[in-house]
Amino acid sequence: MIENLVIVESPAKAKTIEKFLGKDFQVKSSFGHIRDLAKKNLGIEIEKNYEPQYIVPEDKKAVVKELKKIAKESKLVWLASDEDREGEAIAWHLMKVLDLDPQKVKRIVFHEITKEAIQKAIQNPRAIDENLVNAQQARRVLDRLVGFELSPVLWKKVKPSLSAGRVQSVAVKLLVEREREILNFKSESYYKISGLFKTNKNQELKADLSERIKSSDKTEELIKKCKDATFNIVNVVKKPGKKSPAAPFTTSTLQQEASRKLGFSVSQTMAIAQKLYESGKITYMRTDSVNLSSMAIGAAKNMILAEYGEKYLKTRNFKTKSKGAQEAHEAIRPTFLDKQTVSGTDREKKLYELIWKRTIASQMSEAQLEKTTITIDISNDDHSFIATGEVLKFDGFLKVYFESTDEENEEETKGLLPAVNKGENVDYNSIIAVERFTYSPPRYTEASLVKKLEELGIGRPSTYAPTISTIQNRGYVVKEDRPGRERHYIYYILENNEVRKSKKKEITGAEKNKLFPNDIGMVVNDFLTDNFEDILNYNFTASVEEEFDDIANGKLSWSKMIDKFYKPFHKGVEDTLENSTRSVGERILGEDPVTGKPVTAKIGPYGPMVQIGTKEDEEKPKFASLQRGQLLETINLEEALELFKLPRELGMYEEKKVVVAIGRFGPYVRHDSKFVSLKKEDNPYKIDLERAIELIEEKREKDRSKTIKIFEEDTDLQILNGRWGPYISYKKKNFRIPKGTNAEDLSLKHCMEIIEGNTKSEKTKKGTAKKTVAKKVTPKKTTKKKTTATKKKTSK
DNA sequence: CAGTGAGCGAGCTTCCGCTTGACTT
Repeated sequence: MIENLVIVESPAKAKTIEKFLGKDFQVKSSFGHIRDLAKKNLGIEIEKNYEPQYIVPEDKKAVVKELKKIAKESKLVWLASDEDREGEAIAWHLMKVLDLDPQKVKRIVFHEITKEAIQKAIQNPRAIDENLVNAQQARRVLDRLVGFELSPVLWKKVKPSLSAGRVQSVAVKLLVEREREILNFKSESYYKISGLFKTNKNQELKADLSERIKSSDKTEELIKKCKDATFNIVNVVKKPGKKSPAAPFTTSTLQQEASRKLGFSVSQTMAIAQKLYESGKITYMRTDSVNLSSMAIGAAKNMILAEYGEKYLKTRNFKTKSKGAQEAHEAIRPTFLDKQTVSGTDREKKLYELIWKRTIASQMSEAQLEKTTITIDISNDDHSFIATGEVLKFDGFLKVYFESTDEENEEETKGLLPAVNKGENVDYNSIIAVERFTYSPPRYTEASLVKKLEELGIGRPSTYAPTISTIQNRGYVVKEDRPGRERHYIYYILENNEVRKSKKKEITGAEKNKLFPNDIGMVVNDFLTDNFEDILNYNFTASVEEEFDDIANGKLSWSKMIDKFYKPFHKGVEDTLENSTRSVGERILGEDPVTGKPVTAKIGPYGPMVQIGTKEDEEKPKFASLQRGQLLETINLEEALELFKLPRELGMYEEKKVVVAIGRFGPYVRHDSKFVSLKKEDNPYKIDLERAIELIEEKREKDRSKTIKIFEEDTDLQILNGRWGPYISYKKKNFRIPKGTNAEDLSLKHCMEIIEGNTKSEKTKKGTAKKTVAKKVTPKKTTKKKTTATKKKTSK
């Protein structure tokens, strides 16, 4: 007989806790939720007061079976899932599913994994909080209702397999609205004037004009005036300032900093953090809390004292600012703060060091600054030049950590200014006026989207990364780089008593790893906002969260709350199904100058397209797909007509047509029903027959080296050399070659056996039978993405 | 790998939050 069984959510946590508790306690993990709504249909019985239909999912059956067995053998079961809504529900589900005797169940909670915290928890058990469980059920049921009623509307009215939900649809909306802001943004130009002066001690002093000047005439006028002006220092102001360290990491801030400082994607960060957590190096990585345990603060204190001295120490407790934070865990911190580095992969080391620095810095003193402002008057004009400088008097926490920002056009670092006195005159070395342009708000990165979602209280630490994947998988959004475009700007310089004006070039608007909404994302967003405004509202989550709180406090019945929401919502769904027309984002672009038929753009069965004519016409309409980077929303008639110039027939080669076109994988040449991709430098609109033949021959040569063996008896069957080694190709299907077989030695009969075996197992795959195909040896894919830092302002 | 192109066919897709593996085209 086991004395005590403790159940927590995470296996890594179970291991740690077991060490603290000693022999009488066995600690197991539930691996998160063990029960969920049935996936068939809604999983909710609407008529029975929204009764949830819970089932144990296939992949949780083994866990449940094991826990059930151990629980039977235990005298006492301690349900130690997290102290938040979801955790309470997990405890409740465990109670139900494991069929536990209430007499031998105790519910305990702790939000730090320390010996004291756990022992204290054991001494203060409580009962399961049914109200909190009900709040979770309401949350779960609401999300299911929204997701499973809205998605089918999209299947009917927009496109099959699409999805909508309380979280993902708002994430897409943020991106779509931002994209439109950017598309509609009218950039205005202005002049930034700055002077390089020299003091009478011959030191350099850089200062900017106090305001931007809009017109080039006025700029020119001012800069000419400067030629004859004297410059007088009218004011020198020194002000102390300070900077405080940021709070320790939560999931969202870790994702943001790892993205800015290390170039990690949100999911990469989480995967690496998971590794660090599993090997006991950091605390739990899915948290919204900025709290550190007193033990951790103590350890940080010792570390700071030993390493930097007392002057650098200032311990603090941070308070969370984010809406809806549930604070079931600590902040993300190193388990052992005396370890400044850890072993592991390069990325693990880097992420660990980031966490270590941030944690230590959070317990260090403020940085002390001195800000200096020098005002320089122009004798013949009302404007003045302002020089600002910042000197670090005491570095404090900056010794170990500096938080980055998302700002793209950050000011150049301001350093020390030369010592000057009020009343002193200075001369100019040069005065420069550069034409600058106002910026639209920036596009979101994965990390800045997470930040925004967190601010709105939408989504949880465990869902930020999956949400970003979902909206990309559905095709609503792409993450990619986009090249910038060239822009001219005017530049004046006053030097050696002479004003010169010139025109310069720069590249602007290049984007790296940004999120761009696609046409389908925009169409779905517009459809949902038109028909389900309430749910797409940025405050929807916040307002239902308030009601969940009321349920948790026992002030509101969960099924009443759901009923109040569902009745009007469901009516809206039915109305929309009945009354709204199919939504494909159709726009009329104009008239085709050749045929006079209308040219329209919309989402077709294979993605966004343009077409000439309508289906009512006698002649079938002509179609062409939009190219990457083009949007239904912005494409115009000329661009659309350009798309119809392809496919283009170049002529004949070996008595077969040579055609050039643009496909899913970019521009290609088709000849004898074979496809050859164009090279980057080839333009599909201009390429000639000669070049096309060159490409065709090149491809043939490549294919020849690709073929290992062809059987004369059956030319459909080929043994080819592919990216992952040799494989069998048969009637457009590919098959692996079993381990240990030499591809060149294969006979036709043997090949056929492999094909037979594979097709058979494909059928059984649909059932529950496990795949028993020989494992294939494939070299691990090592497509390392370059994580070079984003290019700053490119000029000249 | 691949280029199609607009409602009778048959069946499927989908949510959010907890947690880790299994498994590699």
